[in-house]
Amino acid sequence: MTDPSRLVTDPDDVLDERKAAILRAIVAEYVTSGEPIGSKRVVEVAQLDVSAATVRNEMQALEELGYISQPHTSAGRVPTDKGYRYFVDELRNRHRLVDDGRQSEAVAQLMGTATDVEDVLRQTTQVLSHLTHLVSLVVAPAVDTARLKLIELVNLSPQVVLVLLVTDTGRVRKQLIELLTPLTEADVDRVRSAVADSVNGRRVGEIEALVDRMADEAPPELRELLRELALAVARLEEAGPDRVYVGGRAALAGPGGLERRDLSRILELLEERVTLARILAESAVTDEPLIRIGEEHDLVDLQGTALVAQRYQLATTGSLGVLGPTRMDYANVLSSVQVVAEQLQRTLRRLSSGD
Amino acid sequence: MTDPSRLVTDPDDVLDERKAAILRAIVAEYVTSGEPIGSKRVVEVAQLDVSAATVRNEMQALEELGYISQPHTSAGRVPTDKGYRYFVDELRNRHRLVDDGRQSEAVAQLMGTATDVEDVLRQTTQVLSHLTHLVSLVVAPAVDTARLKLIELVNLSPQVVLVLLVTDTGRVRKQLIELLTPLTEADVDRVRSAVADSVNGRRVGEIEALVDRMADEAPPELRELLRELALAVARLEEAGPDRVYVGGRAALAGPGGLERRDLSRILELLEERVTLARILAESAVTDEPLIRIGEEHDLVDLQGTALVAQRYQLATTGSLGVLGPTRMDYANVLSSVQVVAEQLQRTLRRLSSGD
DNA sequence: CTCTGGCACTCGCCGGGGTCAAGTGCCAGA
DNA sequence: TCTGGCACTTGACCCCGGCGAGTGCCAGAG
Repeated sequence: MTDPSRLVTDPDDVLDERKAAILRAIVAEYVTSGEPIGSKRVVEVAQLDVSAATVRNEMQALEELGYISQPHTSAGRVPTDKGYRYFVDELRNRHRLVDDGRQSEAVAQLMGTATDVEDVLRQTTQVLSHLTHLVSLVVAPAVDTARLKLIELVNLSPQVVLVLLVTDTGRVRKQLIELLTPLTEADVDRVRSAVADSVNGRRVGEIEALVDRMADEAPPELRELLRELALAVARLEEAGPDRVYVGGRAALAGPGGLERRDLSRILELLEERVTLARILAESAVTDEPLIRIGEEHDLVDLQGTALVAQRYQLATTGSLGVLGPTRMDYANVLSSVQVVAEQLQRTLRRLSSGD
Repeated sequence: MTDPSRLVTDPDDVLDERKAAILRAIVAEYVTSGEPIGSKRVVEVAQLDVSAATVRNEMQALEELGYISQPHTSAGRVPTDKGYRYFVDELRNRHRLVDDGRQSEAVAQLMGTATDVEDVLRQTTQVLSHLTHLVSLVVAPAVDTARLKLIELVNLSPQVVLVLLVTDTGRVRKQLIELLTPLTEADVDRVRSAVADSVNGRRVGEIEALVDRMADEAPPELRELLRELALAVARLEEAGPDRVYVGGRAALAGPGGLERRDLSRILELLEERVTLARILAESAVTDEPLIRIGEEHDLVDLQGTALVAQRYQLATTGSLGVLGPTRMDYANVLSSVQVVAEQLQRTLRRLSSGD
């Protein structure tokens, strides 16, 4: 198993079954209780037919291997990031995700009332936060391979034109263009009709160049608008901050949430959004969930947090996920994220390509 | 002075000058230091030519009048909500807002790069949070008196139509309509052209009824779309959650921010947004800033916080403000809010009605 | 009548010490 | 290899006393 997301590739990281059982018990118990777990407690929950002393020896070994650690000498053990990592890897190998149906049902119901794509994405954050009690992140589908359905120009004033771009996935982008030289309504109309015909149904990726070429050949007074139009299309492709939807921030501050001093930094990160967009995008290359735990993050600000993300696919690809303290219920989170991703996929497909 | 926002209308609430000076000193000192203020400290900062003992007597009186209180017996005094209220009322009577120019300049610069109205509003939250180190709120202008500039229909699939509504203030609303019975492109075209002519330039408020009437007279297969269209317009008017922009949440968790247990509830409130929209809307009726301090809020969740809001006016009205702990620098916040409101007004005017 | 210095009082904070319980590491023996 | 036993460590809790900040009040001065 060569998982690139594994930072430490230790030859000893194949644990014998008893150690694994003990680690499992520690992670599971710690996640629910939040308190360090002692050997006695492990014996109780792990159903091992050995004494606490034996477990202690094993725990010592697990600590040396880096899977668990003690907050202080006379305390129980707490999973390290590596411990969590082992736990989730094993989790995914053992019982690959049981969707018990209740989840999908609840999700489908909660996502029923949306009135446009943005609404769907926003509601998705709600659902996801509700299921996991964590901060949820949803990245809107990429548009570069989507087809342009409509370009509309509205001249709000002689020097200000509003551009509307609509893709066949129902995504809308609007942008104001401020012109140096005023244009008449007629001018704008000419540009509109010229562009509308040659653009309809093309891939977003092709259009910038196309419009730019039109600008070269157009009468001088129209060139500025066409150039700006090309730029606006280019910007449509960017994974801008407005492509990320965030929900459930309250969970961060609630019980079991983050340390106060981390909170502020994380909230900033959530507001800035472009960094998160980039990280989430990494999950879009494969259908496997992306899981980053504590030290596995590139950003120091994300130490102490774990991210579970999963892509969803239409004609194009987007992704969603949750962010929370490393001490989270990975089993539940993993299945929630996957169920919601599926459901979102289905919903968007229904809305855009009309099933 | 009969201010309706004053909860307690106490006959004694006209303080003699010395008491007022002491209260001022306590508020000012407490706001910067965060620690309860003792009589000695008051004498130092308030430049009074009396002894600490005299100040103590006055402080006792102030406490009985409800302007200050002690966290515990042997601690200094802390302003109560009523104390803050007196402070800001006096503040506004004395030196009515000096804009030193530096502020406006910084603001204008920071708001320069926006590409559409939403962008401007989002950037405004950034600027406001940056100036005040508090959570900032911006409510987009109301649209009921705005004029419709464009209705566009895009049929994404036979049963899904995307409606785009654009007002002359540059505001865009998009909504998906799912039809029970499929329509051809030609059908949608017919509706589009029928609606486009009769709607252009009308006030948003009039249009719902107009489109509904068109539905009555239209051929049966087009009725469903027209009815839905009328509903979509109606929804445009609503002060929905998407009209509120929130920024600077990180300030809540930073030093000098809120208590941890309040944090979660406030974050929830910020995410839900519709409640805030309603509160902010109250500031839109007058040009005076709206100030709510602690117990003056209707919502229990907002105890411990203060809100300072101010409307801005285009053809229509919107509002913006900040939310933070009652212990905030009211003088600075008041002027920041007002400067930013003015600047936003100017920016939006430039973008929409083309100066 | 007002202001002032003085003084006793209250209370939170801090550090020390003692107890408690949890949990550990290790060892000798089965 | 496992187990019971045991000494050890350490944080949590509580009580205590001293310290300092700040107060309320009072008697006396202006």
